Amino acid sequence: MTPDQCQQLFERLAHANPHPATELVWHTPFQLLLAVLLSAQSTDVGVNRATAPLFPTLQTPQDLLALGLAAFEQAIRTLGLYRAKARHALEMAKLLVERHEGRVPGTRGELEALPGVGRKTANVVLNILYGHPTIAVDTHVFRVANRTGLACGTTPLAVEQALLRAVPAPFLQHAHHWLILQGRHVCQARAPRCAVCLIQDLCDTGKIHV
DNA sequence: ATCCCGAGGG
DNA sequence: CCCTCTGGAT
Repeated sequence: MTPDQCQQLFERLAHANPHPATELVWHTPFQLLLAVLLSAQSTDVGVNRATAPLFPTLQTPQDLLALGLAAFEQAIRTLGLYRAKARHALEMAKLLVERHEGRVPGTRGELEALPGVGRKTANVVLNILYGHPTIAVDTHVFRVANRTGLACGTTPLAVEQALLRAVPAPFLQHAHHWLILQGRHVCQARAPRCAVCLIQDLCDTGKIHV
């Protein structure tokens, strides 16, 4: 995809949705971090359903430690990978209290040192809580970038680096959310809705297929 | 049978 | 590089 096509792609997505935001429901920084940790191999709808009854009384890592591992594991058991997530979440909360005064740190190194937090989760937190121009590459962003030809790569890190080079600076801050929403609602994995896609004429796959 | 806002360990 | 963890939706 040419730089001009890339520019057009984001102009259209930005025009259609000027203020894209996560569809995860959260109120405190810790809740965002926790919700992103829970989102692995799960839909955000499922995460919101699991966290809704919990979050009114679960606003800080101290609250999670007070709730305890067994109760938290039961509360999130409808999510994929729930046992590993519950264990990571409690270890993460403990570490936040011990090393970060119960607050969510704002550097990649500190975030990725937390149990259950890898590059993708750190990128989301840095973007949403701290306004960094990071692009978290999840399954949706990976698929949309490769399908359209916007940024191709065989690993999430390769796609992330290609995106950081391809996306024009004015769009970097929100590129992650525009691409993820496009992937979730239009450029779906099984049956992409090319007929209603705003960027089909710019897309390598859309030009050929359907 | 495949996919969902992945991470840790071997 | 690979494997495992995991249930719900489609």
